[in-house]
Amino acid sequence: MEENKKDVTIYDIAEELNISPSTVSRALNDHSSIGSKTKKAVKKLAEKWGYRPNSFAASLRTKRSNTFGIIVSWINRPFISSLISGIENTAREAGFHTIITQTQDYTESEITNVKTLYDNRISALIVSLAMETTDYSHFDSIRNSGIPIVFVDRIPPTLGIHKVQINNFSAAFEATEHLIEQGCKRIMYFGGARHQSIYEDRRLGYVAALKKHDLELDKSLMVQGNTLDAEEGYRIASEVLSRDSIPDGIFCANDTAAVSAIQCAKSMGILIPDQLKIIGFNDDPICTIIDPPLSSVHHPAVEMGEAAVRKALAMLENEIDPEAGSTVTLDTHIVVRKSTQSEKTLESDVSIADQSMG
Amino acid sequence: MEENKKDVTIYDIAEELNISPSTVSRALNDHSSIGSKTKKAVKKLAEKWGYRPNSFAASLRTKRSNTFGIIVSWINRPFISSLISGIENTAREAGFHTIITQTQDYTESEITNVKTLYDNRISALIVSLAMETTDYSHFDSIRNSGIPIVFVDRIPPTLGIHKVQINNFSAAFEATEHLIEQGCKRIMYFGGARHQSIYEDRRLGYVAALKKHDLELDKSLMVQGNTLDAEEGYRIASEVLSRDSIPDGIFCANDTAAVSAIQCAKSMGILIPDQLKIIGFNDDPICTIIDPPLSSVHHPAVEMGEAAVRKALAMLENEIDPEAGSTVTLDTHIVVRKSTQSEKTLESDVSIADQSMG
DNA sequence: TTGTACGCGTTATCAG
DNA sequence: CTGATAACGCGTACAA
Repeated sequence: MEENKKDVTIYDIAEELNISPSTVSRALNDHSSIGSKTKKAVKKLAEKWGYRPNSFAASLRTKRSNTFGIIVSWINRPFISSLISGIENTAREAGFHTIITQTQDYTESEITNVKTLYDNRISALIVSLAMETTDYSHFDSIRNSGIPIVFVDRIPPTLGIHKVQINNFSAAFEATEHLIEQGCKRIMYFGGARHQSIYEDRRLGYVAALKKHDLELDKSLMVQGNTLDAEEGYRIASEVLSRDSIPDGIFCANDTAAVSAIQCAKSMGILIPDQLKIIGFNDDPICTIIDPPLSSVHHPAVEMGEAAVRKALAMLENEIDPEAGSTVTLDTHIVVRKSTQSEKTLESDVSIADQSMG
Repeated sequence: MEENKKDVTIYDIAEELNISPSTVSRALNDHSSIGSKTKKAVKKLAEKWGYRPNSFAASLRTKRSNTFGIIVSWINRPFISSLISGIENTAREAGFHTIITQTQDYTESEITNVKTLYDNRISALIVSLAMETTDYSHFDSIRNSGIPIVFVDRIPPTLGIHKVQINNFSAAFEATEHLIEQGCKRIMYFGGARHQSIYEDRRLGYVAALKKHDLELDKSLMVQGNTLDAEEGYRIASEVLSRDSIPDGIFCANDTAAVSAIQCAKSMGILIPDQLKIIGFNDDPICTIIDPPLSSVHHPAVEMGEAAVRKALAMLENEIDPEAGSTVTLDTHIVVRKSTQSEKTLESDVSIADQSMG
């Protein structure tokens, strides 16, 4: 029962070595003006006694926590978990901790999470918005206190913010154009809530591609989901594919819905890609699992996390004007698989997704 | 540029209301011995001035951080991300933050993560071991300082620890027996590193099931992978399925490898489930995506995270003797899908996995 | 190169 | 019910 072993402090070390606590503090922090012998002695004893700095005392003093706060909708989604993985790795290498919170897509949770993260005096905040969120004033307290905020993926449409994103418009344009090039004439857009700019941008990219190729814009083929989960994907696909006249191509705003659409079409005897071509968004691991393999827009999740951290670090070092707003836009590309290949085209993608283990 | 707006403290409030800081502190914490009028006045002003407590000062004083530390291998794996999601939700409801770190399966990272989490004086630590880890002494510092540790899923084989687990032996036994009941005679075990007890237990469950049913134990059919990722799964499956005499059933220690085995078998023209039946482990979302759908052992990830937090909370409140060791074992069950159904059996599972969106 | 002295914002103890 | 005071452990201006 060694529970009450008190923590070793710099005072203990100072006393033992007959030097002052400040010298110990400086020695431990490799301050330039400390003799190498004392430095060595201090570090040796610290090591021996298992000294570990008290980060609260340090943070209280310096007002810096060296901690990043993260707010996301759900941790257990492929895109989000990879994003977080990228954030955590990059943050750790830079000497920062990562506090994680999820909103479950409720704005209310987002608001309380902002508050509790503020209480923890996080060094910076990285946010991907809750699906519900349309007002952004709950981030003001953070901004006003000079804490950098970086928005990722699901970002506010506001100006003057710092964000890491992809070009959703052009990605969607490219995906839709790909369907057109494969011979599709009646293309459905299966998207998410329009108040989230990423989905609206994808819709606009879709519309633009149709326009460029002089295809009719059929409003009945533009469908918005709320959650874009598997259940909803299946339900909506099944409604659309039961109509008298069905589309010959579908551009889905995520892979989950796209996979459900494939499953639904298969169950109805609709041949993919012959009768119906489908392309998704995100390039989740499931793309290579479904049969036929799903074409998709590759979304660089890990890299977006890294970029967000780098931007936050730059803001902390005043390399970026926090008031100005800045944008990092990462490249996407479409990954063509069988689900969109017309008869004449050859198979191109045979990669096996790296994925879960347990 | 309001960056330098100083945080409001209890002193500011005290001064304004002509009361003492301690009264403010008590009022804010709903201390029983404070008049309701002063309480109300304090809270009102705190609200008005946007007072937010400084958690460092409080933690420094109380030596409690109200923070859980998490150490896992990789955040972006289906099982792990769901585990974390369960932890974060439960912890947040109990008023705790969650600091997350990943080891990328390196013991060395595990060691440094333990140290930095200790520096942050976490209230409790929840760990799922790195694949590599076989020595556990780096957790001693945490234990010795009385911080509760709860191991989840990948746990040390040591006695006297607190852990949340499933019964890997019986789950594997059940899965293997299921294959036998479906008529399999030559069953392959495709497992992970044996020094990780979860994999060793699964192997032993497999062996026991064969034994019970008087099936020969063919050592050439017991294969251990290192990473159990998709690439390795495919490679090993392809080696085994190229032999003169191939198995008629495979029990995989995870779904990723199982899916790769299905893909490999299909590419070789081996019919599933007619010629080869496959069952996985975890019940990841991909199980319902692959064709044929993959039977698997359902692994309650979210619930394990919740249980781990509850156990940690109980230890913090001294409801559990930290020195004693305790175990929560959650139930698993096999989910039968097409990949293991002999001709006569009917399809049973048609659920659609709830999954990613973006 | 090292030591002294103070303050960061809270909470706990003790006294009233 | 409320106030004064000390202490938590560290970093840093200032002095030596």
